[in-house]
Parts: sequence; C-alpha cells; structure tokens
Amino acid sequence: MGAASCEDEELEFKLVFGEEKEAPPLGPGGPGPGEELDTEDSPSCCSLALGEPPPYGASPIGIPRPPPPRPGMHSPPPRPAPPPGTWESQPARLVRLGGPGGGPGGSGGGRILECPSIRITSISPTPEPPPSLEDTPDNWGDGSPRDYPPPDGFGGYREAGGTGSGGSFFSPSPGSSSLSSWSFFSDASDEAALYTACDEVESELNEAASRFGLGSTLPSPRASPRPWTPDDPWGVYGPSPGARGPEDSWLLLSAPGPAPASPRPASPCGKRRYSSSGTPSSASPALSRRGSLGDEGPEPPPPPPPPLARDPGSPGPFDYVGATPAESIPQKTRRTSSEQAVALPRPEEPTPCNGKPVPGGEEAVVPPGPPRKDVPGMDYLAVPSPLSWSKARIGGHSPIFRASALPPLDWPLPSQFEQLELRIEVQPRAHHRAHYETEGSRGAVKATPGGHPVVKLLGYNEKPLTLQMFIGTADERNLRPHAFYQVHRITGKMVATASYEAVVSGTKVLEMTLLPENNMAANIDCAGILKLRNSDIELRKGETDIGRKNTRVRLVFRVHVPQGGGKVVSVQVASVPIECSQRSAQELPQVEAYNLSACSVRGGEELVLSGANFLPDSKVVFIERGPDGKLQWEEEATVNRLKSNEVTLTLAVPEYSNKRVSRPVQVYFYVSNGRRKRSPTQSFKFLPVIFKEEPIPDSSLRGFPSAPGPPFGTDMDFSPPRAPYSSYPPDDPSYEPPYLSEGFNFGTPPLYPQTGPPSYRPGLRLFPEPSGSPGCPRPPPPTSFLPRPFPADPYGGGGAPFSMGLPFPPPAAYRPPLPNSPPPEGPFSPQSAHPAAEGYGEVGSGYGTGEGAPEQEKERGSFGSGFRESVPIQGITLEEVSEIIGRDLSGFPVPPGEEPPA
DNA sequence: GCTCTGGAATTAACC
DNA sequence: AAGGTTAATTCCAGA
Repeated sequence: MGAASCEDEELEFKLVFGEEKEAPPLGPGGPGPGEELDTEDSPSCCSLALGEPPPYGASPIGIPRPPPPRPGMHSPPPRPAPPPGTWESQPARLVRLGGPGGGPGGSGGGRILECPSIRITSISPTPEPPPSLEDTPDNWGDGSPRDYPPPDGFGGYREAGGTGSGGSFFSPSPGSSSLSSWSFFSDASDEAALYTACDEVESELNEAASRFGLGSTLPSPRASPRPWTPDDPWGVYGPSPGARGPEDSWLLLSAPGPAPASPRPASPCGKRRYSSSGTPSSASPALSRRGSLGDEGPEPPPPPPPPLARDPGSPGPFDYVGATPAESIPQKTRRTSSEQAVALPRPEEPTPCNGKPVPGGEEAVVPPGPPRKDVPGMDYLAVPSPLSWSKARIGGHSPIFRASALPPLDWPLPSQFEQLELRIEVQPRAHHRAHYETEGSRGAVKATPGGHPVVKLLGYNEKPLTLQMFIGTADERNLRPHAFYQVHRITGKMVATASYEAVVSGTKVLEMTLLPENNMAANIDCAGILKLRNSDIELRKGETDIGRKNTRVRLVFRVHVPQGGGKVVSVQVASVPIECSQRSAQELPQVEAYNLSACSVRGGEELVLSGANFLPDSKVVFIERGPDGKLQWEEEATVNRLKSNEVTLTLAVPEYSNKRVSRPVQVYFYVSNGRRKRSPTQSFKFLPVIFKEEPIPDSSLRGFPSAPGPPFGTDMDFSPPRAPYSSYPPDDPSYEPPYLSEGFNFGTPPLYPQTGPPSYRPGLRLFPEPSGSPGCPRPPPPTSFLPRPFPADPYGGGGAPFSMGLPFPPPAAYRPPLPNSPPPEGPFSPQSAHPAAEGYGEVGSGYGTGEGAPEQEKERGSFGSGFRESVPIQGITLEEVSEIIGRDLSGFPVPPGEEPPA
C-alpha cells in the first residue's frame, strides 16, 4: 500500500483542502506558485482565485465529485481590492507546503495549497483594508502555522477518522468538523465563533498540509492545465488538450487502476447509510456493487475499482478543498434524520414570516427540537443549514473583480451591473431527470418550449467571452454550487454548442463561448445534470447539505466581462429551479393560490384554487385536526369540473361539521390526485355564521404576492424566506397538521417542523392567513416565479384541461425558496433571483409562452387581482401580525370546549 | 452500437 | 424488532 498510501495522502490532502493550487505548469524548479501566479497586481494568493477563468482552465480535470468544502460554505468572500470598488476573491486560503522556499517534496518547491479561508470577516460591511493587496501566499497567512503547516505528524486523519471509532468528529484530525464549522461560523456576526473556527481550521490545515507533504509531491497527474492565456482570461479558450471532456477527466481522476487502494472509508459504496451503524471503516467499499462516486467516473465508469484509498476519482488538486466523501467523514457528519433536522431551517423561525431578516449567525445555531425529518409534512425542504453566509458577504459591493482574482462560485453576484446583464432568455424546464454515474446520460437540460435554455449577455458585444455554467442549489439559502449535482457535458452531433469542462473548487463548470456574432447568446444544449450519490457527498468532510430530498437545482451562468485595467465585472444569473429526481414525475398537485381563505361554516361558497397538476379526478379535501393532531373532521368538497382544469380547481366549500361554532375554526384542505399524491395542505377558516369573512386581516394577508416586493429570499438576501410555513397533507391520523399553510407558492421556503398544532402557537394560531399560504403575499408573483407548467405549455396540449405531461412542477415543498425572487431592482439585485425576475413571462420562449400561458396569466391575473391590491406582508413583523390577529379575534368569545390549548 | 428516455425493480433509510 | 413507506439508485428496454 505504499504507493497507494502516498497517493492517498495526497488525495487526502485534497480532500481537506480541496483546491491545491498547484500550477500544473509548475514543475519542479518551475516558478513558484507565487511567482507564477503573482502576476500583475494580483496577489499571488489571489491569482489562484477559483473563479478565474484561467484557473478553471488550469484544471480541466473532471471532477468526480464536488469539493468537500462546499463552495458555498467555505469560500471566503472577496475582499476589497486596491482599485476602489474592486474586489478580489479569496477563494481559499493558500498554504505553501514545505514553506515558502520550497516544498518538502519535489512538487515544485513550496507548493501552494489553497484551502478554504476563514478570513471571511475581512469583508464586508466594512471592508477591511486589504491587508496587502499584494498578498502573497505568505502574507496571506498571518504567519500562522496554517500558512506553513508543519510537516509533522499527520497520521492521515482519514484513517483516524475513518477507522476511528467514530470519534473522528472530535479528533483533531481533519476529520473533525472544522470545515463544517466554517459554515457555522461563516457569519461574521459571530466573530468568536469564527475565530474558533479559525483555530480549528488552522489545526486542520496543519494536519492536512503535513499530510500533504507526506503524500506524493508529484505534480498531480490531474493537473492538466487547460491552456489559457493569462492575458486574456476571459478570452475564448477553446477546448484544449487539457480541457477534455469529463470523460477524460474522469478517467484521469478515477484512474481505475488498481487503485490506489485507499481505504475509502466510508464510502458508502453501497446505499447511503444514514445511520452511524457503520463507521466509514466498517463500510467496506467493496461491499457495494457499485463504485462510489469517486471510484468511477461519470462517463465511462471504469469497472468499479477497488475502493481506493481516497478513491481514484479523487479530485485533483484543484478539485476540492475538502475531503472526499466518505473518507474521514466524521461520523457525526453523516446525516441522520436528526442531523438533518439540525440543518433544516428552524420551525420557529417566524422571521421569515414577518419579513425580518434572521440575524446573522443564527443559522449557525443548531436548532433544538425534534428532527425535522420527523416532522410530518416536512418534505423536500430547502437544505438547511448551518451555513450562514453573512450578509456582509453580500454587502452590495460592486461585482468588479480583478481579472486575476475572480469570485468563487459561491459568491453572490448580480445578474446586472450597469449596462451589463446576463440573462436567461429561455429558461430550462422545471424538471430534468438527472443521471447517475451508473447510468447513461439523460441528455441535456431542455427548455420548456422545446430546445434548450438560452443565455445571453446584454450590454456587451465586443469580443468573445466565456460563459460559465455550473449546477447550483435551489434552496432558500444563497446560491452556491450544488453538492449533489454536477453539470455534465453533453456531446454529440446534436449538440451545437461547443463547451468544455473545468473544475473549480470541486465544482464542474461547463464553459461555453459567447460570441458577438451570436449577440453574446448561447444555446445551452450541451449541459446535462449528473447526480452524485448522496452517500458519497454526505460523507464528505465538511459537507453540510443533505442529499435526501435535496433534488432541486438551478443552472447558474456566470460571465466575467473585462473592463480594462485588469478588472472584470462578474455577473451571474441562475435559472428557475429544476427538479432532478425521477420521482418528481409524480406530479403532485399543487395549490399556489386560492381566492378564499375563509367562509361561513355553512360553506357553499365558491373556492377557486390556482395551481398545477390538477386532474379531472382531483379531489379537494377539507380537514380539521385537533390540538393533538388527530383528524377531527374531513370532508370532500364538490369540485365543479366544468370550471376546473389542470391549473384551476373550482369547488364549493363544504359545510363545516359544527355550524354552531362561535369562533373561527382553522381547517385545512388539500388537493388529492390519489393516495400519496396530495398537495400540501392549505389553510382555511370557517367562520361562525354571524361572521363573514375577515376582510381586514385576511385581505391584508392573503392574496398573491404583491408584485414588486423586496427582493428577499434571494441569493443576495440572506434573510430567510418569509413564509416558512408549509405543510403537507396528512396521510394518516398521526400526521400533524400543519396549521400554517405552507407557502407553496412562490418559492416556498422549506417546510418547517411544527412545534405543535396551530392552536398551540400563540400568536399564529389564528393567523388569518398563514403567511405561507397562498394568500400570503409573496414577493414574486406566481407567474413569474415558478416554472409553472401551463396547460398549453409545451406539453399542455393547447390548454386542454388536465392534459398531463407538464413539466413537473415542483411540489410546493420543492419550491425554491425565494431565492428566485423578484426582479432585480438594481445592479445588485439578486442574481439568481432571476428566475423569478425574469419570470417566465419575460422569457419569450420560456414558460408561459404556450398558448395556455396567456390564459393562465389572465386567470391568475383575475385571480390575484383581488389580492394584488392587498397589503404586502413583507413589512409586517411577527409582532404586528400577532397583534392584528389578536385584534381581529379578540372579539370572539371562546366557548367552552373550543378553548384552544394554550 | 450508442444515446436518450421512461419505467420500474432494488435497496436502504426512516418511521 | 418487524413491517410499511419513501426516496435513492440501479437496471431494463424501447425509440
């Protein structure tokens, strides 16, 4: 295992540090990284910027999997660069192995390793003066050991962690969750925590570095740099030898060979194991009939190589910054339901509701309470997380960066800056079944109207530019590379768009060219989506996201427009969320809005539901649950089939069981297309006969989101989604009714676990209209937010009612968080928010262009017309809401027996 | 023969 | 601990 070990070591290091900025070209004796990189006015350290096109090119390696240290979590925010208004990224901390003078190994004297930097605090609100613009790897560090990691002892935490009796988590080894901690402390608001994290990281770096030193110092074979001209970083660099397809890359990386025997610890070679039943070490990779992610390349998956030490497919030095999946993943990092819960947004967070941003750092706190997974109705939530990007990070600074230090992929960027605007002219379909490595390609992502997504850069038409694309997240958090999905380059005679892959911080980036002759537009017909096994990713050190149910992604496009003076303006735009699971084809019905949130207990009023996936035989069931969650009443409403279609259900509100109630009764309803095919529940209230609707509160809280709402929930806005409440239809008596209807609608935030029945939630119990409910005003108008399939959609068949085959509309629960929100109102408006911003309506050939679209729109319009006028709830605080509710209901006598549980 | 797809069987995690 | 569910993965087969 000697050799293997060696390699393993190196790989290990990569796992830990993700990107080893070892300039491939740097041969032994070659210019030191610093020298080579230290071009221009850019600090050498920065020259390694991940986001820089050149760097991309430098690593044409196909990455078997994403970088451990999720980009989103570890990339330090860009810092102010010398030229005022300019920023430079600090992708990761660089570590010079073996000291400045030269590395211990022949790996090119003093290789500089890049590792996630935690110098996050240096940014934002008050950008600290760049320590030294000319930051060199040396001065990068504060002289801390992390910069010059001691070559000593590093037993390879993998072993330690992997085999460690699950104690790895606490071990000083990299296996520790230090990386994770970054995410936890990434919020500058918690400096103490940050420092703590720093310490951990430092320690980890030291270890890793030393480990690295132990490892092969040979230039990584994977480091086949893609030729690119530093002088023209953004120039069009065509595919180069180095830039080969993923296939090659994979082959290269995964080099099946006999394998680097690595105790790929836990690679869950087999199915994902959430339980800690098996320690990484215990998990014999060999047991799996399939190789783990790293074991085989996506493309031509070589025969499942024996479990590699690290795994053959381990990312090249550039690949990731973190650990590989399985390895060294502290047991604790394994996602168990409870852990997931931790990661998930907290239920209590009323913040979203009241529109108040969550204080930074909050996310870092592990929410107490029951595991989310246990929460009924919790489904496909946005990936949680400890990750907390400080708002500082999106402090609205300009998207101007040094050409030599482009922003990391997880760095929020606007889609527009001055006259420049990156726009998705044609949005991708809302559903694209991603393929596993074990499968053949499932083709390129397609657009709704047929064809493929189209991206265009507006405001620039001078020379060819490189358009980068990667798979980003679609949860409520800021946009970042998706840990479980990677872009997959599609080739073939049917693919007209030339592209090549690069790997940036472990994230595959597909690069295409925007040509002036094409009006700087690109037809994205070469991008497929590869699904990485959850088990591989979840076990990855530092990974905080969970794969289970985290099946939505967004296509993220980024372009760096040269501005002269070594500066570039980086703009980015994200597509609408794309559901990547096969399961999504289930076409769960969804209710996005409805015209009535309450009516007399006598029922009979016409309730019009607007949503998707309604079927001719869809049923609408009203239910009421007691404080204990038990079903107390259930009644199927009568649907007026004549006035219903695939996106609209018109029904008569059923009569409530007890017409003598003296106070409003909170009930719920859901649309059912059959067992297990129910929409999330929606809130509804039956009012005592003496009362009619509650005009004031209701009208003010219900209805479609008012159009231009604050761009919250966007990637640039880290405040949590405002309408976190969501629920799923109860499938069984034990199901705890979501009393707060989820906001499916537009970018629904994740479902939050409920702490108790509605009635148990003071202040919210009588909320006229759960903020999450359709009625809750949400920023992004439905029509412009979700990839709603319209009847006449591509598939709609000309609006034939109930025609199925629409692109799968993400179930409410899948709804993307508000990230895709309102159109940017300025250069810094949320980038990814564009999906929404751009709205399907805006996308000419995008959603809503079908024949039915107009109708849909019209319908929606009329539907919402009555609500659009409503007062946006955005500015309302929870307190205010409570007050309103209290006021509204104060007049209701609480009859005995109806006293809501306290 | 290969890619792309849609389906569905298996497997494992959860409840 | 056993059994049912659900989601993730792997397999198959047809176009």
